[in-house]
Amino acid sequence: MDKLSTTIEDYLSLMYVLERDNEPVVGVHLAELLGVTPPTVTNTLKRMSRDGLIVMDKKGTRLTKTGRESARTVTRRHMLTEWMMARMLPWSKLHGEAHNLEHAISAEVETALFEELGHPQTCPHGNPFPGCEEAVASWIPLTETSPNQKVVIKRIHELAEQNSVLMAFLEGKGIMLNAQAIVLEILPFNQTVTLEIQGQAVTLGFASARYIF
Amino acid sequence: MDKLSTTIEDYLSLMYVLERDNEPVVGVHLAELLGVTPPTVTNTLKRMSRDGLIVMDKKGTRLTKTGRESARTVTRRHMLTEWMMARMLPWSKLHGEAHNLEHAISAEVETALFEELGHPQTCPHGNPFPGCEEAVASWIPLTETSPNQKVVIKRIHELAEQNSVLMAFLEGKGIMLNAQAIVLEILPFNQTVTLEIQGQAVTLGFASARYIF
DNA sequence: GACCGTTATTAGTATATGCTAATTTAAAAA
DNA sequence: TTTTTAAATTAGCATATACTAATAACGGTC
Repeated sequence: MDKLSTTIEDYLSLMYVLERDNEPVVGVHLAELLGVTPPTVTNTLKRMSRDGLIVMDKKGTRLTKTGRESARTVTRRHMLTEWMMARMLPWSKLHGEAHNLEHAISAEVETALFEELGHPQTCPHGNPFPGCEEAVASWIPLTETSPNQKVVIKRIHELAEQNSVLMAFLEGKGIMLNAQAIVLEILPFNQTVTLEIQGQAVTLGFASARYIF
Repeated sequence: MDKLSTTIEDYLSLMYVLERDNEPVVGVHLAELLGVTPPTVTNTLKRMSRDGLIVMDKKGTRLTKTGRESARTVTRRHMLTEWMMARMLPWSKLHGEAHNLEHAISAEVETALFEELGHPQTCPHGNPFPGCEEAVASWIPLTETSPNQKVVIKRIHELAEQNSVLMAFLEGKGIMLNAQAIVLEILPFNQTVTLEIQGQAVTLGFASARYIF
């Protein structure tokens, strides 16, 4: 089991999140999220398949046992890195920085960090460590709340974390972990949710709101 | 100025150390230290030359202004990463871990770390941050000390840091920063230096001793 | 000046990663 | 069923990084 490249680790951790959420693994989708072209994805998936990290058949593309194991490791390291930098950097930048560092974390540093940080169950954005999914299972997305409901922000989903512009926007508006808010209105026809947070009204599109729990 | 690859950053930081110590940049030497073959070095140096990071002429191979600037940055980040992990890992493993992480540190994290750590002048092994060379100028290598001299270990040179077996040996013997020792004997014909440290005699070959200040 | 040993370079090859352009396959709609 | 759209793949190409084997250059010595 050679060391995996950053490229492969990126594919793995993305596929891990998709599978965790029961989202199908669609090539074009991966291409968008990874910022490469579809042929590149085909190519890379072929190599991953050859290397026993994934299986591709009529039922779709899935991680193998080995692949999932590696993916969990990468995800764990990503989250630990985020925590490691949480004291130093603004919240909205953690993900991006951790994304670079995660690939360079050894098993030893991983263990040491996990201890040092007191065995966290989620990342600084509230996403669950692999194996801790139950800890977040009861949190519902903003799109499924009701008007006038008092809510506490508990989690910003990984797929939203990747969007640094959105994250900076959320941070600017005070939409951060454990912030309290009131749902003012939900307009399905308009695909928006409006919150009152820190005395201010903030309107979010469904595309963002569904990633905020 | 595209982001440099880890490979290039490795070449740069190694060449930076060599130049700082007025050592000539010799291809085979680089090859050994980087763990690649000489043709690979030739190849990579050509690319670096093409990209304006180094100049290669009859006078030898040197960093350009741009190259040196990048090299200093990598070196700084390496040292900061070592400090960042100094609380978590044994001293002898810092260099190796930092070597992976240094390439993934952004300017922002670099600045934050530097603040957080209180503007250190040396790395945890006593090597100077770029620009702080004077701070260590008065420390002399063990090979230049005299018998019966009382010494304090102040620095393990970068080229020794890379040797993880040696580092673990030194750590095991208590040869670490600020440790006190007495030089028992220096045998030039035998190329050894013997120290008394923590009540124990330890004999070091010149090859190692010249990297301990 | 010829020879030796070290160092550097060519030549040829391989792999991972990425691209564009073109094509195929599959799914959905008409 | 035919058409249209979306997704996946093939083909062809480029670059960085590495290797081995073979050759060239250089620096001293005899």
